[in-house]
Amino acid sequence: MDVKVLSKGEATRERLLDLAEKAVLQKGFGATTIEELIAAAGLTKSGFFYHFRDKNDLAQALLRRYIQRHNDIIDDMFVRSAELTDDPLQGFLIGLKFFADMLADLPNTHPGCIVASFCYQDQQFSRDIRDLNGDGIRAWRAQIHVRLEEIAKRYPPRAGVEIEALADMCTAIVEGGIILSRTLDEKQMLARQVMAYRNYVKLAFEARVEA
Amino acid sequence: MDVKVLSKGEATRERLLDLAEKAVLQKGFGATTIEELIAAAGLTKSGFFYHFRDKNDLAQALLRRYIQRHNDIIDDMFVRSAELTDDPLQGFLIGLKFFADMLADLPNTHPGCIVASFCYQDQQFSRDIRDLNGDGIRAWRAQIHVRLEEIAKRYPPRAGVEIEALADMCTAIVEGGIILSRTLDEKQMLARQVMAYRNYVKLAFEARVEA
DNA sequence: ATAAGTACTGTACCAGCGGTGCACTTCTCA
DNA sequence: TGAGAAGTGCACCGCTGGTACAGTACTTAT
Repeated sequence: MDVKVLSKGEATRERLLDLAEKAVLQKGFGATTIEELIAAAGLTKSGFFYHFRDKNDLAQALLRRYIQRHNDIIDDMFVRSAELTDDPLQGFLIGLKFFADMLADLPNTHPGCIVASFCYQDQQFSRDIRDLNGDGIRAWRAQIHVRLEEIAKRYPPRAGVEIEALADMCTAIVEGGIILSRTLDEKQMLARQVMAYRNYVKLAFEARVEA
Repeated sequence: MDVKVLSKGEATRERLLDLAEKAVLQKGFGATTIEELIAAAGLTKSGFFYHFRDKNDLAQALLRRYIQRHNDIIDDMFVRSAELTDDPLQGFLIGLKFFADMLADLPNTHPGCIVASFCYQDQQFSRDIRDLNGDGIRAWRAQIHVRLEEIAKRYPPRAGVEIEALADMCTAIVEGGIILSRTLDEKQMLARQVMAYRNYVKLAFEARVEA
């Protein structure tokens, strides 16, 4: 883990983003006030506008940071699993298990996904933020799609299985799982859904190897 | 179809709810202003507060109506499919196909789910609205779970398949599929995800019947 | 025809919010 | 020690949600 040394300004900016992320995931962007953020961060309104041009600028920074972090997490997961096996199917299944374990180890229910949150509030954002949101999902989807293609080269998928849809399903399961886990307040829901998806991948590619 | 005759007041109320639903799904509840609703509905602020005690009351009405409507849609889907076959597995698969077809026939991308939208903004609502949201998801999940149990009685599920998780997966796929379809602006995404889920159900219960 | 609701309108008002502008100060680090 | 980074303080604007309440037009049962 590289612990970046932050300048004072960067630290304040990060603190504001942390507070904003938490608030946005709980109340939505529109209901999150600059007033409450600066009160919690302990600075003045002028201080806030020193760091962000306006609220839209905050949204953009929030989204960029979130997407970047998550790409890194997924990368890391698959890099680690690739170190354990050369088989693309096994590697993918191990990566999903790592992912599920990580989700299961969270102290509380998953805090939520900024991309999903913004998706349901996109008309209050500028065009570039909506594009950024799409790019985030597309990057995620591409990481999975490329791996499923590798798997499909070696193991012919069973009838009815479409690789593209299977790749998108992973993202859908995570986003949907977060919503279920939050709405029902069931902490283990998300990890279980990821494991259910993992089982589908197994069934989709393993010819008839029954344990 | 029972076309209810609405009194003038009820009609206005419905008009406000229609406008609010559309706006909330696009901008979020917090960013939806009463001002814009009354402007579009062609009445005054006093008129709005005649129908709804406050904004929270509007949220509650919105949610109740949405959940009610969707329960009816799912019911209808499975009732129609049950008329075509006695086999619970075939019935469920036909129901899912109906559902996917219905989604594919929508003129635009799916407008979004109020429950999911509220889930990402729940801290601005009162306790009872959050509970209502959970009840909505639970009702949906229960409708599917009971059917999967029926299926599992007749067809033993394959190794690794958990009935509860499979039931929740249906909801997760739909909620996640809506997010993908909106974020990527891909109209056919949601229906494809439902069909992918349907395929998983097939694989999960059909022993080794390969077409 | 009339009376009792129902479904509003009009007006006045308040606090909180996002946002702007600008002069000023303090802190940090090379 | 000096320059730029990281703020503070204050004054101000328009919009929004929300409250309060008096008045009015439309509808419908008797």
